[in-house]
Amino acid sequence: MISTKGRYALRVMLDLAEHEAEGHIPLKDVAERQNISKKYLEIIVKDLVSGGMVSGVSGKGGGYKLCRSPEEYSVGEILELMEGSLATVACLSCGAAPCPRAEVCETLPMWAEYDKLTHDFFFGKKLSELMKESR
Amino acid sequence: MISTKGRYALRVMLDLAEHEAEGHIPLKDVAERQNISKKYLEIIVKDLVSGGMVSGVSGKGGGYKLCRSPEEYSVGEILELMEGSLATVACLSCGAAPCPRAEVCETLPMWAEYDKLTHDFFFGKKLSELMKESR
DNA sequence: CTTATTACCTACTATGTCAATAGGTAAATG
DNA sequence: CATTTACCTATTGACATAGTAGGTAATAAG
Repeated sequence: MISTKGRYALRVMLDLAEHEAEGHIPLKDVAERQNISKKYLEIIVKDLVSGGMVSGVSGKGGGYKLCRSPEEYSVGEILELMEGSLATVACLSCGAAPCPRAEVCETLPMWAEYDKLTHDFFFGKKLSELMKESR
Repeated sequence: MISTKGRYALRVMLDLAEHEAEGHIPLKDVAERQNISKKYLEIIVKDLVSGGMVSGVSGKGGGYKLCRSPEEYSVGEILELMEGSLATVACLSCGAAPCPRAEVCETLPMWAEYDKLTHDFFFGKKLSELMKESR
């Protein structure tokens, strides 16, 4: 299950992408347009900044801005940054302790197959493909 | 993220499938073979019984048994029974309140696409395909 | 008919995550 | 210097997860 963090982050990225021409966008504007609490978005955008997805400038006229152009972002990297990992079972997440049953587990190959499906789907999808203009 | 409930349920089903010929299988045996707490499995098997996946018989010589043959179960129906829903975002789960932004949401079509992918993957996969013999 | 074995039932609990909120400080601009 | 903005730390309530504990009811074998 994708949490609000991942979903909101994607919407923030899309919002910034669509207002790219306007330079730095205050979070207040994004929050209003997307109808999400600004306070909560602060947490999310903080992660986006530290993950190198967007850059922020303080003060009047400041705000946030994408670091690259929309077609250079995959949905997968955004979600993975926010969710920690897109892995659907603990046995496959990077940080997790390797399962001692891995060698004999009959279900593991299926989880791995699904994981690849998921990975390919989200990493193949570019931010630009979700934008209004491209629909 | 698939929880232990879903993953364990699948392993129980597989265990029962592989010992189909032996009639009713005591949960104790499954728990030992799978190395999962019997107490916890009780909760899981209870759901499998009420979901019509397996049937149980009390007393000596009793235990659990599949209701159908392994190729008649899809992984998807087992997971959905245990997890409630396989939907990856709240906006798409059955019970959830419909999102007021659905009409204008730029991300919803992607979630729907991914949901279909997930659904097709797990409902297309039969229990029999995961069994040792078929590998 | 007693005993062992098994399913089945209700309740409890510790831990963690999620989705926020609250109340600030620091930086930049006019 | 006032305003606008980002940025920071801490806290909270609600809920889900992953179990544990301690029973009762059913069934078969001896």
